[in-house]
Amino acid sequence: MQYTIAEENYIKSVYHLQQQSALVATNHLAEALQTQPASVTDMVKKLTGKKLVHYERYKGVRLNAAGKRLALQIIRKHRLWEYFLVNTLEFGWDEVHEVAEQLEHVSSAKLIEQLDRFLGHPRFDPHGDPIPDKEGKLAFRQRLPLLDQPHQKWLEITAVGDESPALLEMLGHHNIQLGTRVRVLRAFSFDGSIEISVADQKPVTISNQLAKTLLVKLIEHD
Amino acid sequence: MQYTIAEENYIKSVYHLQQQSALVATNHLAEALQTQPASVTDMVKKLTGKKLVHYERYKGVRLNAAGKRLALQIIRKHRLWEYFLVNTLEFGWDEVHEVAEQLEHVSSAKLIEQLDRFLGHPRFDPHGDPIPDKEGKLAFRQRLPLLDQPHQKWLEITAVGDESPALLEMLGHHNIQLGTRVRVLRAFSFDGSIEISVADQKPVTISNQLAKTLLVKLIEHD
DNA sequence: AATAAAATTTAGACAAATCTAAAATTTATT
DNA sequence: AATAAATTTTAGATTTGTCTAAATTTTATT
Ligand SMILES: [Mn+2]
Ligand SMILES: [Mn+2]
Ligand SMILES: [Mn+2]
Ligand SMILES: [Mn+2]
Repeated sequence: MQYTIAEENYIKSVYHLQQQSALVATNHLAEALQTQPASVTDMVKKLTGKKLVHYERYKGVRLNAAGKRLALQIIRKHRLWEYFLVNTLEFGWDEVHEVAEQLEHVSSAKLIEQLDRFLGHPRFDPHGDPIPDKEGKLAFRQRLPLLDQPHQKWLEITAVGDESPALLEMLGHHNIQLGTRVRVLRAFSFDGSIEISVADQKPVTISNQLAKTLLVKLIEHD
Repeated sequence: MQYTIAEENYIKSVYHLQQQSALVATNHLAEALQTQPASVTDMVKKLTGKKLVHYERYKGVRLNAAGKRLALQIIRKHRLWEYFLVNTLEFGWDEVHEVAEQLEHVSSAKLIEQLDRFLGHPRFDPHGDPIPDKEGKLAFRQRLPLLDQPHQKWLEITAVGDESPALLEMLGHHNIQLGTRVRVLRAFSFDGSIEISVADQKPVTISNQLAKTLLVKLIEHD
């Protein structure tokens, strides 16, 4: 079967909201999809009819196995396209989401398999989010807030918590990218800012807000 | 303004049908778009309201300047994507049209400019059709039916008249591609077939039907 | 020129996806 | 437990793009 763009967007939203709470509320979906709760109720009924979600009136909705499979397929397309836009077409990672929102609905199995091959089977998108493989499997990587990491240990930036041009500008200023290695040197109680060293450059102080937005993994040793 | 997929498809169809006859008939549009004449009338009225076409009841429709500009933008996207699919993602040219029909509706000026740059500003798509440039300009190249070309002169295959897997198979068999050089040696009145030499290989006989489908240009001299 | 055939338009309906306003149900508060 | 507040659903309407059937107009044929 083929699904409409609206249906695909609903399924994707349910998937993302499910990460927070197992049952997704009508109002949360409406908020995420920028639509009215009444519209959500209608569509959720349709998706129930199409056997993609489990739904109980007044309680909430969640994906069933088929829905989850579909969601991961769409997310796979979205993130592969984002990777393509950044790595092949030289977009900034603050510019790709909107375009990927359109490209993710293009339907061609061969297209996505050949794109994946051309890109070299990337496992993470430009924001550090995992790209589901053909079977829907997600690679795991730590994504811990830089803010509350132990001092002196080497860390690697694995993901960013938002995708704004403002954050990209900030990271450019500090010479930080995904994959960059940093160490927390100390924390300031006054404003919650922290001092870090980026790669081998001289230490810089970053705001609490920035430190919360950057996600890292602990590096084995070094 | 932004146009719907349906609107874009109508505009593109009017453009293509206009190449045959300046005024496009409702039934021709319906046939091309695989829809009913009544639906065409409705949409044509809408496009008139949006100032993309000129329309007179019972007479026919034609693009105005804005409509022509839009049509060429969509065709540019379609053909650039076809080029990408064949040259970057290793599709066969018999597999790309359907996917390009979807991709042509993705709306992002930066996407198409960066794609064009990545591909090296190609001027012809995998079927030999010209790719409009950013301003809508089409490169010219002769596309004469191989069938009625003078004998002994060197010719280059510039385009194919259809996009079927069957034709692609046939061309593979004869080792012919776009850009291949051929010479007509003689014609057979019995079935209208012709004998040609392909590049420097030994002569082969091709059917009248195939000779009509291959389009060529005369090569300056050699 | 009258009539028949073909092409086109109009009228009225329908499915998809959305909306607003009102009703129903659940959850929180007194 | 009763009442108020919040959430969710239902009812009815709207827009887009489509359809069928009937009416209109144009074109072709006698
Ligand atoms: Mn995204
Ligand atoms: Mn992403
Ligand atoms: Mn095509
Ligand atoms: Mn083409």
